[in-house]
This record gives sequence, structure tokens and C-alpha cells, in this order.
Amino acid sequence: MSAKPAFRRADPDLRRQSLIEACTRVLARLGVAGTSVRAIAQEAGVSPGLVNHYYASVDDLVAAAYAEVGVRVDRALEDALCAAPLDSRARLEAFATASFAPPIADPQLLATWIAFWGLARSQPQIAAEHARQYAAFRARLEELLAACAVAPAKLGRAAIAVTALIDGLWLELCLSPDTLVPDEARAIVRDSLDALIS
Amino acid sequence: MSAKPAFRRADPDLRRQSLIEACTRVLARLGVAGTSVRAIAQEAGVSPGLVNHYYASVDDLVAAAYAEVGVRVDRALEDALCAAPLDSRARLEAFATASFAPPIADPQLLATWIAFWGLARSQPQIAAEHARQYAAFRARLEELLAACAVAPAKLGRAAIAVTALIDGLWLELCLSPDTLVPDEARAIVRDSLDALIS
DNA sequence: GCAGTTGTTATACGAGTGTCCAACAAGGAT
DNA sequence: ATCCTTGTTGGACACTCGTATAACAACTGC
Repeated sequence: MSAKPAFRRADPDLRRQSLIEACTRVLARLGVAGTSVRAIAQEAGVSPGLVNHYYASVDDLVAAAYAEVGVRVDRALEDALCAAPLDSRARLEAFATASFAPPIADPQLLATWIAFWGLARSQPQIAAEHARQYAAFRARLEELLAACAVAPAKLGRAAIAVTALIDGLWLELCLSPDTLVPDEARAIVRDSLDALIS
Repeated sequence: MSAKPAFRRADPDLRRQSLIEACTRVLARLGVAGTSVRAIAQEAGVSPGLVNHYYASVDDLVAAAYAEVGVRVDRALEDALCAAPLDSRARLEAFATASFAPPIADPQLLATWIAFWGLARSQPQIAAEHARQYAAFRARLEELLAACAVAPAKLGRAAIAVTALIDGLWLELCLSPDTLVPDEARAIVRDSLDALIS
């Protein structure tokens, strides 16, 4: 008689991916304070020991989760650009408002991101990843702004301003969804871009 | 022979204030994860037990600290308005850029605020306080914008946009002070206000 | 000076944490 | 069918956490 296996072996990469996703979900649901090895393991449906088998410490896993969230956002932004028409103004707008549509506008993702912000202070690994992510976003924005004939001397400031505006709207979208809907956030960014370009 | 006292009794209100300030400092230095009763007590120079003597739980103390930070910010904003000239454009600008000068621009305060954002998800008490604080800021901004002849129909959206911009700049100022200095944040807000009013 | 009030300390307790490790077993190789 | 590799488990370990409580001592009123 063949008893069914008590557990299944998984491909290391898939298992890592599964753990990262579980970590992200826990981070969004319980915040930094509630994100423990046991909580993550339970969320992933594995034993606590397995987490330390794949990651030297729980901090490493959290850092990996942050990087994963980062590439997911990168991919979504890139997708938004690919779907946009060739007109440079339209491309800029598509990139700048992509943060207010799924999958970036997802409340879970925003909650996870806030958790990372809180961690960046004490974890150099997370802070470095944030700096990289932020710089990449700003650089992309500068390209798109330059294509819309924004003066080179004003590029840097314009990119910072738009980035800050997007972050602020994104944040408010997460913290109190009642006072701000995605459509309005999009409209605000559109107005701001109009002012910058004209 | 008079031995020096091992500890001093303090006025309950002063002691509470001292605990709140210690809590704020720990929150800024160690983040939410590192903010424990013992860490707060050590920061305040008292025994851990004293925290629970003044606050039923550590969550109550954190909530009190958030409220305290809130009124401190309110006071700073009000002070900025009082110090501004009577010209309505100058008053608007003073209010909108006050967040980039001490005491609001203090990195510690910003770090504390991020910690609160992370807590708002799971603590209704904190979430309610955030909503109150945010609504008050936006209402004040709407008044000042109205005084600058912004069309009533556009008031709401304008206030949200400026608030988001300030929040985003403030956030970046805290997370990576290298890429953004207060002066530039001020200039960005100034430009944005120009665009809104003209 | 003395007693009483109560702010303060120190300790204790159970629960939860991250990390580690020995034993187990699933699945591929032979 | 058997062995072997190693993904996986479950518990042990030492620690920190929040909270409760008894003993202590600083100040107040007498």
C-alpha cells in the first residue's frame, strides 16, 4: 500500500519564490512587527526550519522579498511603457500613472512597501536596495521628460518633483483609500506634467 | 549622613511627557521592530516597570507618542503661519514649505512618522489619528489656496496634490538625504504652487 | 521625627522570537 | 529493489518580549 507523501520536495528556485511570496503576504497583512519565521513558514505551508535552510537569516529573506517586489514593480512599469503609444507625451504619462493601477496600486503591495521603509532605517541592505530602486525610477523619468522637451537644466528637479508627487499620492491611496481614488491621482499627475512641459 | 536618593519622584505629567519623548526617540532610532518597553525605559532612564505604571500597555504609549508628534507638527505649522507676512501667497508658501525646516524636517521625526505609518495598518487608534491629522492639514491648505484665488471647484484636487507632493518630498528627505536637500524641496513646492495659482 | 501614600524598582512568569541540529523520508541514481 | 543524496521536519536552545506583582523608598502631611 502506498501511503501519500507527508511532504513534497520542490525545486529550490520555486521554493525560494514561494517563501518570498509568503513573506510579502505576511508583511502586508501583519506589518513588520508580526513578520516572524513561523508566520512566514505557516503562510507558505512549510515547517519553520525550512526558512533557515534557504536563507541564512530572516533578514536575508526580507531583503530578498524587497528585491522581488522591486523587480515586480519594475516589470509593471516597463509593461506600462510597452503598452503606451509611441507619442512621447503619452509614454511619459503612462509611466507616471502606472503606479495607480494594478499591480502597483494593490493595497497589499503598498503595505509591504511601507514595511520596507520602516526597515530601511536599521537595515543597510534594504536602504541600499531602496536607493537603487529610487535612482532607477528617477533616471527613467528623466529620459521620458527629456523626450518631451523639458530643458536639460531642469530635468533633475522635475524628476524629483514628479517622483515625490507619485509617492505621496500612492501613499495616501494606501493609508486612506476613501479620500483618494486612482482616477483622481491620475488626473493630478496629468495636470502636474502639463505644467512641467508647457 | 544623607545618602543621595537612588531615584527621584517626578510629577506624573512630566513623567508621562518624558516617557513619550523617549518612545519617540527609540521609534526613530530603532524603528517599530526595536521599540520595546525595555528600550523605552532605558532611553528614559527609568525601570521597565514604570512604563506599565503610567500606560496600560505599550500600544497605548505609542498611540500617545503619535498624538504628541501630531500636535508638535501642528504647532510648528501654525508657528510658520504666524511668522509669515500677511500676503496670502507668502502665507501659503510658508505653510507648504514648513515641513522642510526644523522641527518638522528633523530626520528623527520623519523616521518616527514612518514607524507610525507601518502601525496604522494594524492599529485602528493610530489610523484614526492619521486621518484626523491629514484632514486638518488638507483643510488648512484649502483655506490658504482659496485665499490665493484658486477656483473653488479645483480646491479639493489642488489640496490633495500639494499634500501628496509635500509628503513625497518629506519622505525622500528622510530615506535618502543625499539626493535631496531642504532648499530644493522648497523650490519644488514653490514652482508647483506657481503652476497651481497662475 | 514619624507614619502614610504612592511613585519606583526589581523580579518573575508565560509566550514568542531567531537560530540550530539531529532525525526522517522523498525521489533520483544505480 | 536498493542505496544515497538532500529537501524537509519538528523540537531544543537561549534569548527578548509584554505584563503583573511584591518589596522598596522618596516625598507629604502630621
